[in-house]
Amino acid sequence: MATLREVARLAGVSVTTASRVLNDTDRDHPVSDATRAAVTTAAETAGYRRSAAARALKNGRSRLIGVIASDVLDPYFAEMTRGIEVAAAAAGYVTVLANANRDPYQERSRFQVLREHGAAGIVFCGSDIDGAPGTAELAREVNHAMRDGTDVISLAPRGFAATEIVIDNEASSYDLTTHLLDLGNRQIAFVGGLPGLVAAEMRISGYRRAMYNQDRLPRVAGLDGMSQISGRAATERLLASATRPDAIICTNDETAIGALAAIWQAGLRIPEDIAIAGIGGTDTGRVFDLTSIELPLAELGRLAVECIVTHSTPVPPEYRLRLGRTTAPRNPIA
Amino acid sequence: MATLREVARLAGVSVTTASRVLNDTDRDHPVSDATRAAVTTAAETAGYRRSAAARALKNGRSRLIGVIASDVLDPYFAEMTRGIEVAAAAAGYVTVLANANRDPYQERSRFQVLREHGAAGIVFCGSDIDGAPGTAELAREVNHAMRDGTDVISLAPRGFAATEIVIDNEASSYDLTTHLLDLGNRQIAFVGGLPGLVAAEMRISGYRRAMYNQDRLPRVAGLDGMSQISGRAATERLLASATRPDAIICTNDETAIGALAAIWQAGLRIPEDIAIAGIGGTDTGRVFDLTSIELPLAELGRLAVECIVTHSTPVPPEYRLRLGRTTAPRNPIA
DNA sequence: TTGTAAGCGTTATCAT
DNA sequence: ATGATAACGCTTACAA
Repeated sequence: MATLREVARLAGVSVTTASRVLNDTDRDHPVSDATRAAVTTAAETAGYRRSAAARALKNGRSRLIGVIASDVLDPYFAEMTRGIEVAAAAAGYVTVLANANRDPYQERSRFQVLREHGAAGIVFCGSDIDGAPGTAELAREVNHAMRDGTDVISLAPRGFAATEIVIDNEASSYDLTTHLLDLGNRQIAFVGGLPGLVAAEMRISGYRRAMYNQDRLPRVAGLDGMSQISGRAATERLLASATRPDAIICTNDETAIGALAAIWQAGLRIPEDIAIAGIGGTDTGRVFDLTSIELPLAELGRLAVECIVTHSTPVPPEYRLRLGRTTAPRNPIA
Repeated sequence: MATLREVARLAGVSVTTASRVLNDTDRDHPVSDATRAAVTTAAETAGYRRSAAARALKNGRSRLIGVIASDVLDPYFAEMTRGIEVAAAAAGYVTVLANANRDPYQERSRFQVLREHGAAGIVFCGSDIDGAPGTAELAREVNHAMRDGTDVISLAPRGFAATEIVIDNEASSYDLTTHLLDLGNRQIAFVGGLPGLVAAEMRISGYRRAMYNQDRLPRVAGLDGMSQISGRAATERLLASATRPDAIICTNDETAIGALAAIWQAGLRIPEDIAIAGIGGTDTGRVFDLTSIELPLAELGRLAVECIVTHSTPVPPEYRLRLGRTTAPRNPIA
């Protein structure tokens, strides 16, 4: 791989001049057109590619943006990741992906590696589990990194002191529940979550508040996952229970898709027999015309990158309610 | 951030010794226990993190593995990516994600950046579109990289000379079609694809071969995408047509999910009125009990990493037919 | 068993 | 407008 020195020799100039022509930052340094052309040509014919390693070493920082996601397979995080990747690429950065399974120890080890690579910023996608072992160590590591000038962003509520760009989970769930109540649903169950998972618990809180508000009894089921399969299992259990709910609010679109699968296989009609709503607003939800709280996932990713690149403090965007065909006004049977 | 020199000073040894203790490669160099302990402690207290940039510069290679995916949001590629990420992390590598939208120019620019970072290997997830502009330039870039010792792996059929770890698309589709015919389906349509997309066209070929084999007329529809939404749209059109097929084979699980959505919303029964099958074997398909060709996606990712790390030439794993509840034996109406 | 020193490719400082 | 040179933090022959 051709180096700057080789290009310089080929163009008959010093490495300094070659660097000035080929560099992003020093582009405006006065260089004669002839020299500039010579260097450009030389770089072209030599097949020159600058060394990111050398630049990173020299600058003390790389143009890497780390993403630590709870689950890369979950479209919720995948859409965030994609938003980050696209924005990062546009800004000349590169996205490093790390999967952490909501385990603070894994998060920390991935975080450390990202730090070793001199990442310009590190973005957490996914909230933490209250009291999970390793949380304190992770927090310390994050603090060190931030002292070193690494931007740490979180796109979900976290216990450590990162810059948070977070949607109001409680309020969004409250709004969604209230909407379903206003449609005439009486027995609304909430499905999905993970014990201690902060974002999920905030959604449950919002649901509870809305239910109590209209004197209805909350019913939470299936606190055993955020995936399609756990949503399906929980819904199957609900359908088999003595009193079937007339609506289910799911902790995210994934569990909602699982709920749809369960209901269809049980031969029930949606929304006549049972209404379904999710939280997330992912593409898959859209295909099934799922009523959902639409969160600007890709936009959150874009904002995180903006925050890292320009050191700004962005305002989190709003969510909105998307009305699909999995809910409809219900005539209360007197 | 503490450097090796600082650690060495703190431990009262030379940088060489410090390096030897903290290094992966030179771990077995003879160092006295006392010295070793001193260095370890010093590194600990100084909060030492080695610089990946310096190592990469010195070694001429980084421990980065690049992934160029057609669409990170498609679970098909997301599962591959996750397989790569997990295997890479286990081997002490880090995964760089790049989204390329099946555009050779984007693929090339991402590839170049990956090369600038001295990636140990670059993995392509997704096949190419026959004759797409930019293909030749990409191929040249790939050749350069391979000459430089960068491992280039492709997990889908591609026009350039990378190491391919690819499932037999034609055969898998042939097998699936034959299975549906054997179940008694007569009018089997094929849905999904993109004009020129090699992997998709191979699947269509397999379908055609199986159909002709049993004297049935092939019917291909919806060559306008590989996504859920395009699968839904194509299926809606099929349902509205004069002769409704009794089974649909989809180019991938995503379009199959879209087909399910369309059929459910049309109020038809699956598999009684119409049977559905996909190709891919992703998690979402599993939730819907979709009959599908199960491809070892994560395993392909793992193999790619193995190939890069150990320079082996792995054997591509086999696919298998997964029987779900979206197909069933059909009693031919005489 | 430990240390010295060169050099990886780039950029920044300071001349010219 | 251009160039010489010294770092950046690490690895590794080569010495001791």
